[in-house]
Amino acid sequence: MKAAVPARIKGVCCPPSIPLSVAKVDASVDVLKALADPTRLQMVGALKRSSQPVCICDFTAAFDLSQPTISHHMGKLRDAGLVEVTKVGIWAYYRLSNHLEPRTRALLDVLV
Amino acid sequence: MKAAVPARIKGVCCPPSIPLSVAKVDASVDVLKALADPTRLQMVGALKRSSQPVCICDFTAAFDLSQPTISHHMGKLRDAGLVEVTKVGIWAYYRLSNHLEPRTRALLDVLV
DNA sequence: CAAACCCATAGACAGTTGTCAATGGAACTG
DNA sequence: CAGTTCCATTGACAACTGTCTATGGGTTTG
Repeated sequence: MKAAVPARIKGVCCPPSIPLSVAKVDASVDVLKALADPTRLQMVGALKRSSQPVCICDFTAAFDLSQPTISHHMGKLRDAGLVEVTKVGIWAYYRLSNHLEPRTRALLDVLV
Repeated sequence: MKAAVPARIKGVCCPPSIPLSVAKVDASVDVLKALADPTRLQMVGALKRSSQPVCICDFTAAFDLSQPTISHHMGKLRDAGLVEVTKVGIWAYYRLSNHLEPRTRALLDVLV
């Protein structure tokens, strides 16, 4: 049994009746944009599964992309607040942010 | 207490050690791309909260966008398999797909 | 200090995306 | 049948995105 479609009157289409919550949506969209790329989603998945911070050189080796492209993607994840970096000598170690909002963490639990 | 960064040997950076699961990631990315837009995320949220299918004319009225743009966004949600349409006379009623994968449904539960 | 190594930034460029105006098509109405 | 209404498609265009090469900066090593 399916919900019936509402009745409509022609020419009275339509009073604005859909509630919009712009701020919350915009925040979610920023995270979604950061994750909506195969490389970046793989990166986040690897970081989530890893018990230790991961050297970015491991990503450079794992993906068939140039080093600047890898750096670019990681920068997007940084800008979105999803990952944090620790520099040790010449190396840069990335991890999932320790300050993820619960909703974001729940999102990652579903995705990766 | 934080996990220490792994030891590194210079010049041995780095053997490919990150497991990649391309197919699953690509499927997720398609859904994420569809949701990573404020208008479309609002649309999905409205459909999820509505007990009845929603006439697309309601979206045209709710957003400050042209009718073709609204139709374009809804088309993207259709292509991603997130929504389904029922035509009644001159009207088009949209609803969340009845065939969402559990992961996708969980995603929407977190997001909207 | 000079060279080697890792990473980030800048610049360029093709491909994609969001938007609109214009058009077309299907269904209803007088 | 002719006009109206709603929706989808098309074409155009600016803005954004993913990728690369080239470069620069910081750290370690010889």
